[in-house]
Amino acid sequence: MKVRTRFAPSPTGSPHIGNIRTAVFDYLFAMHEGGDFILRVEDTDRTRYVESSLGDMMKGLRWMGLDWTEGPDVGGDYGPYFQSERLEIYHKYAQQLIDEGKAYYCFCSKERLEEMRALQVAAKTPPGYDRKCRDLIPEEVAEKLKENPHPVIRFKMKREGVTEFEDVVRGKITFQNDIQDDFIAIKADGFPTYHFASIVDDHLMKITHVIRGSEWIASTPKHLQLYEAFGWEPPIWVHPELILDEKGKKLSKRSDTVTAFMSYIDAGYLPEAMLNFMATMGWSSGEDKKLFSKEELIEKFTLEGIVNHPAIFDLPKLNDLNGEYIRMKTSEELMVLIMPYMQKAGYVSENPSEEELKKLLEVTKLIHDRIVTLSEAPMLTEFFYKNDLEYEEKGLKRFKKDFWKEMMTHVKENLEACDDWTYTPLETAIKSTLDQMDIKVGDLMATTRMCITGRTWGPGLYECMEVIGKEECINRINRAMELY
RNA sequence: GGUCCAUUGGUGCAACGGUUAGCACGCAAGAUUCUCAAUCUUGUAAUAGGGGUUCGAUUCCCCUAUGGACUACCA
Repeated sequence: MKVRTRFAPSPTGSPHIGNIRTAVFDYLFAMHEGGDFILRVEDTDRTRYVESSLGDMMKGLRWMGLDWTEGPDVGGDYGPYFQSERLEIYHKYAQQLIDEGKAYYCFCSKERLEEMRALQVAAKTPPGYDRKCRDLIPEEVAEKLKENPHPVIRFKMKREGVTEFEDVVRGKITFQNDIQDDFIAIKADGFPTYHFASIVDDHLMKITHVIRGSEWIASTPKHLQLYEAFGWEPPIWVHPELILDEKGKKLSKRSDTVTAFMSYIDAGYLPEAMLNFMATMGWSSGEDKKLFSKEELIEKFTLEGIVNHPAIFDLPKLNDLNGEYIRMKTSEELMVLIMPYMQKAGYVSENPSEEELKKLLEVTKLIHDRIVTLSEAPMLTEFFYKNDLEYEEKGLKRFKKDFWKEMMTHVKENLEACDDWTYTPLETAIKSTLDQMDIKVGDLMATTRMCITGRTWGPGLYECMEVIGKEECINRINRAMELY
């Protein structure tokens, strides 16, 4: 049987890391098995619907290379792939359950349910529906239907015994049936709940492996009993643990920057780094290996490698990986990647000239092995583009030494005499100051660096000067001497 | 409160009854350099606690502790 996995987000907010990690597993497993990866939109909660959600989700998945083989905007044989367009299907199956006595109409008001729950919580008994409507006789149902033509439909869960299943990640899991709730399958607004819709769809879409977050473990008995009621073969269950924030809490859609997937795209993380990072959180190939390409992940991914405990999101590690992947690029490639950020900062025009591109490439080479995220590019290269430098506070002490102006006067003269503005002549010119004055190399270089870049750190000074050019370098020395 | 699950350095993973408990990130030091990075070298630090089972437990079982998820007409 062909393996088919699905990723089924609900468009209720911007995608977060935990969501996407599940999608990574779904995707890698399906591809490893030569199967299908389906994207299905679980838009059954109209009150929480967020417009931008789905677009972001699809953009994020594609950005990372998780292309679905079936789903919105690619189609497939098992559509529609929006649950909101499958209402008739759910109603048909719900009716079947009603007819067979496996589900029932529930006319209880929300007020009554809330009151009941409050009482249960106060009494410290397990909260749950009291099954008031479970055994209404047909006449009563008909009567109530007149008053309330749109009752919810509840599924009759078993009252005795246990429901158990084999989870690939953690083995056999057993639940007592007597504490299971008669959950709602169809809501008053006619939309199905997750429990109902996902089971109907997973069956109809021939999903073989359900890979979803561990928060679903507790409701798996509901799903299993639904399969049984329909006489369908349940899928293989795979519940990877959640990804937690630095404090060890579940990543939620509303919490801060750590969780928002789109922010990593904006910040300039590379998709290959992100994929590598996400795949190796909660999964291991068993090797002591750090870098995995998408192809390698597909080749090596197995369900058995999924770990059974939660992982804490570790940003320094992502940063390290991103740096690694950036260093694996050629400078030409990196230049293209940082271009949008440089354009946004106003350092490069929208349609860059030959000249601009040439300079950008040189600049890119100089920052190549120190840039961590693409969005850092403008900050790292600012002094190549802005002539009116802001001097770094920490380096101002260089302008306080009594000999610094004398020293820089020599440097300036030496540079003015330098005709060949390239590395070695520049080095010779600057260092010849050491013969003219009794000073330390450190002072010489650091002060010159401050004059020319405004900073105490950065790429090699001579390389920087080559890019900045003779005239501007000398201007900058003059400016510093006027200001301080 | 109840149910289910988990627990190897600060973090992510290895070791699936027998290793001096390994790798990576981080951190620290050194080398290198004009500085910061990058790179190379070295170092740092863990089997939550207590009972069993066993010739032998990180690994199997039980208890405790801690952590997490779920407990909606949300997914």
